[in-house]
Amino acid sequence: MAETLNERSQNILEAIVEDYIASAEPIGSRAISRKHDFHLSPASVRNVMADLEEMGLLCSPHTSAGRIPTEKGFQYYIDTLLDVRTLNRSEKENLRNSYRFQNMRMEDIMQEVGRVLSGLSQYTGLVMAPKFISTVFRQIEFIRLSQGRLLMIYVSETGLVQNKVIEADPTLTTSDLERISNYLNSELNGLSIQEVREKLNRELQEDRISYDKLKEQALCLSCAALQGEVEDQLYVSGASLMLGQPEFSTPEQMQRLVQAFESKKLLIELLDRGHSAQGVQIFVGSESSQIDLEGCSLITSNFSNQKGAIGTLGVIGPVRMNYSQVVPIVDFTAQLVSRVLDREIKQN
Amino acid sequence: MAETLNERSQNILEAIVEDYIASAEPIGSRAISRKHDFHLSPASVRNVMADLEEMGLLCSPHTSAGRIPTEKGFQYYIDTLLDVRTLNRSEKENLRNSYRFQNMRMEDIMQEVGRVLSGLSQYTGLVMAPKFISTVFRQIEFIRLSQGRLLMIYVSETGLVQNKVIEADPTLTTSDLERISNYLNSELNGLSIQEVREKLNRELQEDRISYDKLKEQALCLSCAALQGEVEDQLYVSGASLMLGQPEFSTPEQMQRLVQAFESKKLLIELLDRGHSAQGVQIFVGSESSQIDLEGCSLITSNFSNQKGAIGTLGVIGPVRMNYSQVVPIVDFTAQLVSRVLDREIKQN
DNA sequence: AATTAGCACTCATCTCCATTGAGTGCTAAC
DNA sequence: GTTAGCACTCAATGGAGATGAGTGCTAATT
Repeated sequence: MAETLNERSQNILEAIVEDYIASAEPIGSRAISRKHDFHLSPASVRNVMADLEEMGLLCSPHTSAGRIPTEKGFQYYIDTLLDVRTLNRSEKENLRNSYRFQNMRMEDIMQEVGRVLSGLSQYTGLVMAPKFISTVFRQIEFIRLSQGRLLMIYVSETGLVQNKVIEADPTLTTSDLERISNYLNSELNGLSIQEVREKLNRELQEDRISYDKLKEQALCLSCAALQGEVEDQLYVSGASLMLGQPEFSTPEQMQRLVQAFESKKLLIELLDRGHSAQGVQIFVGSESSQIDLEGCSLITSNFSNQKGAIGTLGVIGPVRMNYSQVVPIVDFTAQLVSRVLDREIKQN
Repeated sequence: MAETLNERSQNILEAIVEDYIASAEPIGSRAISRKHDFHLSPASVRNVMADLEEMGLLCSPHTSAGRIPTEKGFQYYIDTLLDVRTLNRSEKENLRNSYRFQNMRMEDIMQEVGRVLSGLSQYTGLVMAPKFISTVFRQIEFIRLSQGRLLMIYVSETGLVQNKVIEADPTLTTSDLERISNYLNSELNGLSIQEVREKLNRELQEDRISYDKLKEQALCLSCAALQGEVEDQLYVSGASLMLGQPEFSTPEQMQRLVQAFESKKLLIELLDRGHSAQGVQIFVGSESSQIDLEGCSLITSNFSNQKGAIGTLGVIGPVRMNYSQVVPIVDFTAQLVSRVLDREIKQN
């Protein structure tokens, strides 16, 4: 990416990338010369193309086909040629109206966001709900299942509900549980899970000596409940749209893709990569380094409410995806979701 | 299906169906004559085949290919030729050991069941969690989100957690909510949702006159919370395995299938069809009457705990699926899950 | 009367081969 | 520096012929 191209080369590269995005077919010198008014003959265009190929930005599937951009070519296009226009007022209004968030549970919101992202982009929408660890404590409840097994229900500030089965002292009575949850609810309210864990660890160490039975039981339970890893929730929408893309048209590639989408682990890993960054991020092709997702690019953005709860949403498509169209959609949607999450916060 | 076949025809039909299940390719008279010792020449087999074709049980893709069973042929095979052997002790033990249910939430259990079903059958596993309407009330909690919006959390006897956002009188205080949920928890405990709804309706009518403020508020809230439709939860596992089946090997069919699996509505509808029946049910091909699932068969069984909560699990595969292998797996898994659900019930 | 051997026929599949045409690289002229 | 001209490459298309698995029918066999 070190090289800088002269303007003509840039123009031609841009033209090739954009034509290729539109057609999914190799682009020939003749087509470039005619459709764009660079006032250059096919032969001149060919010379430039040869240079671009030399640099690894283009390649040709075989001698007598046109050129297609390499992943490096796409990367260059994204880094230096892509102008990410922001949506105008009416486009924002339209996008806002695409979403129906009224009286929805967090899960429904995530699903709806995925649905709309994939619908608008015509690629596959991905939404990862705010990570448990990044949420702010609102409320916890314990419900007895069988002897010695409790169902813990945790609700975050934004209304994200997580539950978990934990083992516990079978002698705890229902009213014990109630007192414990009341205690925890007043003690932990408003703390981030990170802070909750620190507090728990601190108190556990201090309280080796304490004889406050209630507090001890509460600590014990909340440790089991809040310390372990919690699986991230991922919503995948419009996987079938990817199968419509010509680059994935062979049965083998289709199966590979569906498999990749099915084992959500891979996708979560991928989304996690952009989890600390701000704004829209683009991962091109092999960068994803996952064989199963070869040929795919990912456009993501994080969303979060004022208190932290950080989730990620985005669109996965072929490397040849329409970045200039999708980037603003992902960007604005992330802002929209962030605002919706804030709306959920209890107004006291 | 009215016709009865003589034994020889039955034997040959059975042989063709089973060979076809194994090979996915048209079966010729020569192959039948050689591999099975009916002591019949290919010519005789051909005569029988012609009869079976006449009856609509077989068909040939073209003149010079062998025969393949029609859906009617499969139906006949299932109705009269298939012997559903039950698993022996060690097979049951193996199956039992395939499942890991320790300390799992209901959602995890459902997912695990789907995973194992698809893994063992090499087709796609489907699990529909117990329907909200069929569950037994255990506990309800209300958590304030923003002004006037509450998060209702409902837990059934088996530990199934459902939540829902409802609108409510914004003047309700947190302690009001606590009193209301305590009231409901003591009043409704152990009733099926069906019964809960009846009770609510009854009391709503009676209490036009009542001046018990708490009770009135409780009724009002629980109506909003428990009356509406609740979406069924469906878990689909191993969709990519279906794409490996030769009958779905063209890109168009793959896309169609993935689409069908994605819109879970269709599958839920399908599973609902067997929702009242007992034991294993088999739906063959076009019977499913859904264009999107053309060429698919479905093997399902319901599971339920002693108090009712009814869910459905099963396997969807090509019409040419291995019924004799999959039916006992589905059957025994349903029994297993039923027992696990009972285990969850609070032991008082 | 049921069974089967024999045979002509059908038709998907494969391979070979020629044709086509889009696109290239190179060279020489502008 | 640009471009016209030209030979060359190679995927894609389509037709011809060979192959072979499988059939239906008929006549001979048991």
